[in-house]
Amino acid sequence: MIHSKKTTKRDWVGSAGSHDHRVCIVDALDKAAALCSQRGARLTQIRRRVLELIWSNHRPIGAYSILEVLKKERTNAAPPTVYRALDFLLKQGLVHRIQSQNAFIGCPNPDPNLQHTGTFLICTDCGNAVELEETKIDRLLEISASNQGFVIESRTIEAAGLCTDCQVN
Amino acid sequence: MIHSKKTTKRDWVGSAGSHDHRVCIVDALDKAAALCSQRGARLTQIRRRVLELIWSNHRPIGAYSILEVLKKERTNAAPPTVYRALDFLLKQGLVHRIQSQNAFIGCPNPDPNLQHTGTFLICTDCGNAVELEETKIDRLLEISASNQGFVIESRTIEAAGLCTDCQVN
DNA sequence: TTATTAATTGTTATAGTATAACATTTATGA
DNA sequence: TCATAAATGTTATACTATAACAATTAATAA
Ligand SMILES: [Zn+2]
Ligand SMILES: [Zn+2]
Ligand SMILES: [Zn+2]
Ligand SMILES: [Zn+2]
Repeated sequence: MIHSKKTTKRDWVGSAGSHDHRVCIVDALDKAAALCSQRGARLTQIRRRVLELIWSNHRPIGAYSILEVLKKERTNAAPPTVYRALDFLLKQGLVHRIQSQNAFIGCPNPDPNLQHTGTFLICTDCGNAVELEETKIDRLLEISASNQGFVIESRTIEAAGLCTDCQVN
Repeated sequence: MIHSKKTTKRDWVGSAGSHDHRVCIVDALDKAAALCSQRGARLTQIRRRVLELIWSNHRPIGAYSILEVLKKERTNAAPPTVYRALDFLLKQGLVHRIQSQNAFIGCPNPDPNLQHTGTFLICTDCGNAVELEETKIDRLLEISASNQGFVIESRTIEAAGLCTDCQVN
């Protein structure tokens, strides 16, 4: 089963309330296939499967957690198997790296052209991470940087705290 | 010798031009001593030395690089020696962790009361990292978060790119 | 001072994250 | 089909971080 119907505290509930996560997964895989095809990049079986595993839920997942599952399906799976797939997915902008956790999360809105860097709200209780569209913060950071003569190439913005659901208790 | 006089490309040059880094070190150690004393926290020899090593320059330094030096001075030095010192220094807000590098850097302006989280510009060429005072970005991030009902407890903001000096070439 | 307790450091082992290097297989296009 | 490039297999190892328990040192009370 892809998704349990029973909603526990550790399941993800978006700002618009509970959701059918199967849609998230299908959506992400469809977008990935389209983007890769358009770019002439090969979304191989391994890469696709790794992306799917990353999209198991909305919590960042570590490389070795992915490997654990992958091993059950491919006797050959080893660390490089996963890290190579991750490198590909990162380069294609299909997943983001969560630096504060050495973990990876799917990008819900991969850029057709560039690979953007995301801004994340990460709940310390349920573990879910939400990616924000934060052009304002990006621009402000860019300005602060240019005041120092610094030219930004990529950024990591990760906020840890409590999501709506987890504040209740 | 603490600091070479010859300024190479890999030396740090602040926005106000080249500087005497010995002042940075003395300053940092003095502030640390004052803060710890004020808090009743013990800045032991090891902790002080680790802080000093972190302040060797303005580049984030890894725990095992610190260990390498420390070992020459204390036969006993082992990973926990360094990580415990780092834990202390982090808790006292005297150093920051650079998540994107699994490395540590001294805080030039430790908060007397709280331990703040820094905003960093990190040069991909020379490796130097500058900490910004970015209340505006923090506030903007806070607003974006609260729009989602999210309450931030800590943040990681790290921008990678080229500093003024390193753009020239 | 001395005994008691708490904090720090020593020591060994191991967990967790990531990449190097080279061999083999699979896909692609001439 | 053959040559080439891309992807995957395979083994080993480097790098980062913590667990667990012992020994030592510092702080505090008796
Ligand atoms: Zn979902
Ligand atoms: Zn939560
Ligand atoms: Zn300096
Ligand atoms: Zn630079």
